[in-house]
Amino acid sequence: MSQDVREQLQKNTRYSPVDIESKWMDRWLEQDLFTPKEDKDNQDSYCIVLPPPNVTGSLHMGHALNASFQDLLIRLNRMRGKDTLWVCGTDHAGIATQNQVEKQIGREGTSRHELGRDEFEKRVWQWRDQYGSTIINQLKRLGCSLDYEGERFTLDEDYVRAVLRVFVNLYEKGYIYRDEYMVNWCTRCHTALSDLEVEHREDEDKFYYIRYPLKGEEGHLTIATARPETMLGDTAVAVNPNDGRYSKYIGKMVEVPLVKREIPVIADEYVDVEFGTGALKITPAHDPNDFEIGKKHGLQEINVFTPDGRINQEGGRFAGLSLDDARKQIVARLERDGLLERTEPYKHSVGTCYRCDTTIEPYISLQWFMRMDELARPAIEAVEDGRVKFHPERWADVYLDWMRSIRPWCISRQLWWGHRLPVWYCDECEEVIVREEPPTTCPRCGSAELTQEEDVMDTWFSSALWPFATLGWPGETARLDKFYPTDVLVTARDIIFLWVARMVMMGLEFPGDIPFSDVIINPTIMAKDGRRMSKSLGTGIDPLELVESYGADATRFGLMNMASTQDVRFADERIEMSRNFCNKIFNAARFVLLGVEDVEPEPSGATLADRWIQSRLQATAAEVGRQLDDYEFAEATRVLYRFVWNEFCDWYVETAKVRLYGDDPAAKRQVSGHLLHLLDNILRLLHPFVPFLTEELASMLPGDRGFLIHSPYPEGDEGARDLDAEAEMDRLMETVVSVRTLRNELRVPPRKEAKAVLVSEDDQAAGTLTANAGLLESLAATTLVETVRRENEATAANGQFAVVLVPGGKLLIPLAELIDIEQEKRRLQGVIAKKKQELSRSQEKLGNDKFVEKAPAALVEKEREKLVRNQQDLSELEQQFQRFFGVWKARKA
RNA sequence: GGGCGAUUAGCUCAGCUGGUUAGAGCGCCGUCCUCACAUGGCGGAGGUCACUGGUUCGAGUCCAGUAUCGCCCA
Repeated sequence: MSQDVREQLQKNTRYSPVDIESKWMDRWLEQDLFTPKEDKDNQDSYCIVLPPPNVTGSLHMGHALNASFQDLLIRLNRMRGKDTLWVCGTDHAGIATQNQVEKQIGREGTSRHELGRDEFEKRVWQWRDQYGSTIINQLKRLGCSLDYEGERFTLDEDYVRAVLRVFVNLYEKGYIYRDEYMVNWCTRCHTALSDLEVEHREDEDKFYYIRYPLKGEEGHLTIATARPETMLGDTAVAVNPNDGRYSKYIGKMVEVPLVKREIPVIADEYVDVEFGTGALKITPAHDPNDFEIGKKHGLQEINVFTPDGRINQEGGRFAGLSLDDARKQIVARLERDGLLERTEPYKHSVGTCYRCDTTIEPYISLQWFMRMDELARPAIEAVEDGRVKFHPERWADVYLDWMRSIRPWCISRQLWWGHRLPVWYCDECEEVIVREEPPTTCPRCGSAELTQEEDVMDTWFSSALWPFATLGWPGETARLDKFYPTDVLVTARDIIFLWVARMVMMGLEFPGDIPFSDVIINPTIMAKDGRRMSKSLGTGIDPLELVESYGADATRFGLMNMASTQDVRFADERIEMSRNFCNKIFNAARFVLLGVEDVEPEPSGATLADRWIQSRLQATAAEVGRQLDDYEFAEATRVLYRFVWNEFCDWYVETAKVRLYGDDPAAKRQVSGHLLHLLDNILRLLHPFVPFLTEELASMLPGDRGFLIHSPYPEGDEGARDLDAEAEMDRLMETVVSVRTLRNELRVPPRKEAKAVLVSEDDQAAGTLTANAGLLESLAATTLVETVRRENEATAANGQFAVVLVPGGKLLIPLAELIDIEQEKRRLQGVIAKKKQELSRSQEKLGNDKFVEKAPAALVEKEREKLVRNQQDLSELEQQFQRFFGVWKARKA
């Protein structure tokens, strides 16, 4: 460590992340440490593809947690010696990006239609060059060790080639086809959407009861509808054939009010007798169920809407009105004509566009679809037979349920931003040509008059190829060879269908293997109110603000620490706790780095405390390894927190001070070796969680050991544990705590030295204490002046003293001049009451014959030992009480 | 309508295959500016484990039902 660094370290008592974080990210990038070496010697590879964030996006809490998990796994595996690749990149996000740029040019007073398709596309590319790396740069601030050099984009030239290859191939196999069908239509984005891109929202609405007059006779049928404006396109009224109320009307005609169209009354089992009036208006062009019924009965499909959500010419006098206005006017007119029987409140779910929240209309149009069931079959098997595993497991059911009832996927979008369909139509003979390379002439008629399809593909179509297209597929690249299949995918639950399922299908269909073996579904971070964070409610929290005020390390550690279940309520106390933890680590490192002798970081010649902490280090490393292998990240943070704070800092460092500040040079060198060895291991264990802080501190360790990033991860060895040392140290710590408690309760000033006499019953335990009397002295300010055997107790116990039971005996602490007698009385009474409770619990258990008979023998034996011990303790305490206060009267309990 | 999850200290949450006195962080009380750290040390108080039944020698943990909240699908 240079003199400067030493001075800095001496001066700063608090860890300040700001400069350190950017410094290290710069160095890591300069040294190109995140790019895999791709050497042939290391066949052990590890790969994660970042689920490509939306290029318009910025980092939110979900990303931050998701990225923290991935970086943890990546850094862990890199330290475990694997050649590691974390693929970086963004998704072109058709609708979102187009909307963004449309807004921008709107502010300039123009529109995409004015600019034209080519010009508009140019503008989008400009936009993406300017803003497209926002989220990637934000990931840098979090400390993510992505392969930034190899950043990919779903519209990269190579990527486009992969998308076209897949499209053409699936078309040739007959999976992709064109059809006129009912789709979800966004009237604002002017495009079709897949079922998954429609969100549902509960809406308070009205149910309208409307009279449809019978044709050629008196009377009417009353139908109920939530959408009166669609009546303009009604082509039938349906009733259930088993519904006696309506059987006489089947086959007759009724008149649609306002448009005066005559339509038949038909019978169909689909109609629910209980619902509404039992008579259902059928609008095949504007309702998916009606569409099916219409097909079945050969009904006409009358489209009455325009693509932008207005009434078209079919709507007669209502033409040109927005759907909302049309509804108002239609209802008003029905009311005027006496055809509106009544209305009632009605709650139903309304589909909305996931990108712009506009109400989705079911709309018939000519679109490209993809048949999914055959592709789904092997993808279902891959999960069923465990080649692809979900964590937590239950998400596999969600995946399987959806896959088993999968429906054709509408993959065409009426957008200008995206992968344009590689489809050409011959203007002469109407031949459909699907090719990777643009054709020049029609293969059927030879005409050169070809028109390319206007539509682009659903963005999710291209992102389904992400795990292999980013590695170079369809080329046969070294990366693909080495890193495919990838290892894990870490993603959010709402992306299981959109991504995970489709990636598995495409992976199996194209490179011919699963895209990843493990899918980790990361928790959803909820707002403090327990609901999803929402921009509109203002309950969202910006992770970068957390990074600013607490540091990236604390943010990561805190998020992972709270992420123990699948729904996590955000708690900033956790981030604060993590910041404090980082500060603790920093200060523990200061203590070591500034205090030790310059020695090799090796454990040698061990005292009890040394043996204990080395054993705990092994146990901790083993436990952390196990938890990480199980993807139990939150638990791993807890294990490390406890070890570093509650074992290393609270105990080991305190015991080390005696030797470090003492005047035995050999002891000082020895403890220095231990401290350096421990610090080194602690930093390596923590590095995947808190990369910046640990890299900074590791750089100050003596010797040149290179970047922590490539240091080996400590693998604990349970077999190397020293259980005797652990047991012995436990007893010692228990003794220290007991003495501290006593001193505290008797209000002995912290630094007031006390003396103690040990009355021993158990030679081993007593030996531990006498051998480590120095620790009792430094940790509890209490000097052990004498040790006597129990039978000689009387000689030692003259005068007034407090007694505290410790493992292996009791300590007599003559504190007469300091003791508040009443205080001691209350204290003893408390201790006695507690002991009695414990005793009766044991008695009760052992008094139960069935317990003794059926419980495991070891457990019963343990309970017996406890009983005996508690009996002894109690009599000890009662004697003490008697001696001190004369008569023991508290027998009423 | 179907499914999933949650309910443990004042708050936010741990508690794996049922078995010591149910834990942590924050907050609270007391105390200490002891030469790594007051973003700290030491000690302490605080819980009918949502409710009702059941299985078991033994249930926070397993089963059934109820309630409340949240999420997903239709």
